[in-house]
Formats: sequence, structure tokens, C-alpha cells
Amino acid sequence: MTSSLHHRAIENLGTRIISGELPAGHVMLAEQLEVELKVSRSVIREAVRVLQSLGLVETTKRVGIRVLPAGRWNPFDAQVIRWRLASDARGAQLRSLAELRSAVEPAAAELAAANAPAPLRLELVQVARAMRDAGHNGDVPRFLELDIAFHSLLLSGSGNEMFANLMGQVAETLTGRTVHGLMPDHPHEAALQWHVDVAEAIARGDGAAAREGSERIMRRTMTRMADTWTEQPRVFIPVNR
Amino acid sequence: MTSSLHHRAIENLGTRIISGELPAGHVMLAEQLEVELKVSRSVIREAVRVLQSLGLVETTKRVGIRVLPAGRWNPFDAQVIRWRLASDARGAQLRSLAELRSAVEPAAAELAAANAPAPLRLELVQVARAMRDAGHNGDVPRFLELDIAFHSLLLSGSGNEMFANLMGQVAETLTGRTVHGLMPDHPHEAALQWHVDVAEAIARGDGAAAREGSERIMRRTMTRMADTWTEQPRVFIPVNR
DNA sequence: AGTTTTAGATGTCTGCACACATCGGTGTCA
DNA sequence: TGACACCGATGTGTGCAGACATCTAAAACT
Repeated sequence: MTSSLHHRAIENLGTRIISGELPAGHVMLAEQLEVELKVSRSVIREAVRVLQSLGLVETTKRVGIRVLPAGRWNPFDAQVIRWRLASDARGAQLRSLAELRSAVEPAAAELAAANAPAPLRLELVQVARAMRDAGHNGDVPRFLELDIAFHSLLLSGSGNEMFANLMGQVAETLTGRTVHGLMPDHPHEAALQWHVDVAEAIARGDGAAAREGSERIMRRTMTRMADTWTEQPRVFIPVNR
Repeated sequence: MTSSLHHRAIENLGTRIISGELPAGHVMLAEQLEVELKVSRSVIREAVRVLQSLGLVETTKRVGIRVLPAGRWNPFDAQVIRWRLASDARGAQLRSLAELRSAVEPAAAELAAANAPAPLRLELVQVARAMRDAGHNGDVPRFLELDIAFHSLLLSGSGNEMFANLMGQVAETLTGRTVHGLMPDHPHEAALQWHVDVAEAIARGDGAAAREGSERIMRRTMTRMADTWTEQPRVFIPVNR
């Protein structure tokens, strides 16, 4: 199912557009794509429709299928993110995601302290403690697993479905290695305790403490990650397009 | 083109799914949809493919087209957001967007102070001042227009394409009224100056001041908007799905 | 320069063959 | 006799091929 012709056509075109192989303004013809990908018209059409909804192409009668500039791509779509991570813009995409996460998590922590259901608070504390233990014991694989679980739980606990999906949509589609382009891949002593502090603040409903603790973690994470995003040029998208 | 059969089919099904008329688990048959919407198979198939990429449905052989639960919907897609705003969950969607915006804008302001290109900084200051003037003169339409322009510019100035699209993808697709479910629709004295302060902080590269000013605006905005989101239940999406 | 015509592309419809998940009947075994 | 494993029938999405409709950019013509 994952390797349906339809899916493969989307993957093929999406990758090539985002990598820059098919630059903005490039025009393709459905008929030509049929030959190139060796699939029928319906497959091409369905793939193009999906790419259209992602903002990667537009179709115009009498012209063809035109590739759109990067500013039109839906930057929140999991597929688009995955394609960008596989392209030269990998560093820029990681930075964008990290900045977003760093902005959102403290807010999510504060909301979770106010709104999260009791069982989730409990689980959060348990995961944070288990994570601290795994870190102390040098059990890196378990630490990584718990780290993701912790941040996913926190975002879910906010009760904001957009926050919840930040880790959700992305983390699940992505490989473990890519996810850890967003978070340190080996434990940091103080940060282990900070996670527990955040979890406990959420558990007792202390929003301010939860936010501050999360901000501390995010600041630390950002500084540790910053050098991995090899100096990537920032893209400034014009307001009107 | 906007009212192509394909587009209308997407609109019809998307609206009905998100409104809850077609609940999660509900199974439809392509053939049945052809009859119901009075369109051909190709139209249905292309529409279903798009809805699939938005996480609204999944297709299974021998079963049909199954509606997925809300937790699987892509909450960042502009269409999904629009459909939710037109549904009973309007309040919850506005709250989610406002929380996201409130988390992101201060971060964007700080990044803009560090990275925004010079012309954008200049424009930001000009817009902020024009906005203050319009507010003082009681020119509400112009104030609204400039308000959107200001926040769009600020987000663009961050150089983070995800931030830039928060206003972009959403605001442009949406009606003016909906956008102002996210920001006050008449000027507040002090806030007018705060906008200028933020713009000037960004212009002189003072990240800390820009962030603080933006946080002040966001706190004010949130408290003024909060009562418009009539007590909506929060949705807690399970981590694994 | 403005208008009309035309060619060429997508949009829509239809009939067919195939793959494959599910269901239900059949046979085997305890 | 009853429970269970097997296997074929069935129905559905997937993919294909070809036709006609419709729109529009670009050419041709005033």
C-alpha cells in the first residue's frame, strides 16, 4: 500500500521539486510524466492533485503543471518536512523545527499544568524519572526513547491539537536519527533533573514553574543543537505572494 | 477553477467529515459517492486522494473509504483549519491558533531582531507608526489592515518559514472576520505604542526588548480574546495512534 | 492596438482488468 | 458433535486506456 504507484509518483515528484531538481517555474506535462514514470494518466493526476494541495505545483490549462516557489509550500506538512530534511535544506529545516519547538514547548508546559488530565500528569512524572534513571545508568537507547515520550506527552497534555501534532505528525513519520537532530542524543546531567522538575510542576498545576523549567531545557537544547545546523541561509518569504 | 468538480467534492466531504456529520469510522464507497455527488469516479478518486493526504480518510480494499478520527487530521493544513472554523469546533480552533500565535510571535520577534533584512525592519517601523496613527484617528478599517500587515511582517522577518506561514497560509485563505477572531478588532491605546516599541527594538537589533514587547502584546491579546472562545472542551490526543 | 480564432493542455467521463482483504463455507481433527 | 484451520468466492480499491468537454494562452487577423 505504501508502495502504490500513486504513492511512488508523489514521492518521486515531491523529492525532485523540493531538492531543487525541478525548480520553481518549471513546467511539466501530464503526458510527459506518464512516459517518464511509466504510469497511467490516473496515477499522475491523483499524484498531481495531492502535490497541488501541498502547494508544490499548480495546474493551468493550456500550460501544464507548474512548479511553485518554496514560499508556497506548506511548511507544516509532514511529507514536505521529510522531503526538506532529505534535501540540501536539511540544516534549515532542522533549525526551523527546533525554533518552533523551542517556542511552543514552554507554552505547552504551562497549558498542561492548567489542563492536562490526571493520568497524563502521572505518566509524565514517571517517564521523567525513568528518563533520569536511564541517563544516570548510561542506558542511551532507553534514554532516547523516554526523551521522545516525555516531550510527546507534554505537548499532548497541553490540550492544543496543533501543539500535540508537532512531535506527533513529525516524529512518527521520521526516522529516529532525524528526530534527534532536534534533541541531544546523549544525556546531560542537569537537564535530566530539569525534566523531572517540569513534570512535577505540571503534576501540581504550577504553570509558571512548568514554563520556566521548559524554557531552561529549550535554551540548553538550542545551544547544544545550534552547531549542527551548519550555517544555513535564512529564507525570507514575502508577505504577499 | 475554484469551483471545479474536484474542488467541490473535496469541499463537500471535508466539511462533512470535520463537522462530524460523517463520524470517525464511517465507511463510504467510491461508487456511492459518485451517485451522491453526481460526479464521475475520477473526480471522487482524486478528491479522496487529497483527503487521504490530509489525514481525513483512509482507503482499504474490500472495505471502502473510512473516515479517520480527529486526532489523525493534519491540524496545520489551511483547509482543515478553515473547515474547523466553519464547524462547531470553531471556538477550539480559534483558541488553538491563538495559543500557537502567542507562543510563536515573541520568538519570531527575537529572531527578526537578529536576522531580518534592513528593508523589512524599516517597513515594520513604518507600519507600526501608521498603525498607531490610524488607531488614534479612529480609522478602524485601516488599523485592521495595518495590524495584519504588522504581524505578517514580523513573522516573515524571523526568517523561519514555518513562522512566516502562520499568518500567511491562514490569513490569506480566511475571511477578514475570521482573522480577527485572533486579534482585537479595535485599537487599544497602550498596545498601539507597544507595537511601535517592538518594531523599533527589531530595527535596532535588540532581541530581548523585541521579545518582551511582543510577549506584552500577546498577553494583552490573549486576555481580550479569551472570552470569545466560549468555553470549549479541550481535546487530548493520545501519543500513539 | 484590439479582437477573433485556434491549438493545446487540463478536466471529466466511462468501460475494463487486476490485486487483494474479508467473509463464509468446507473439510479436518479432537 | 464441536472447534479450528484452510481455501475459494466476493466485493472493493487500484491501475489502465481512450474519448470527449472545456478552458485559455497564444497566434492570427483585422
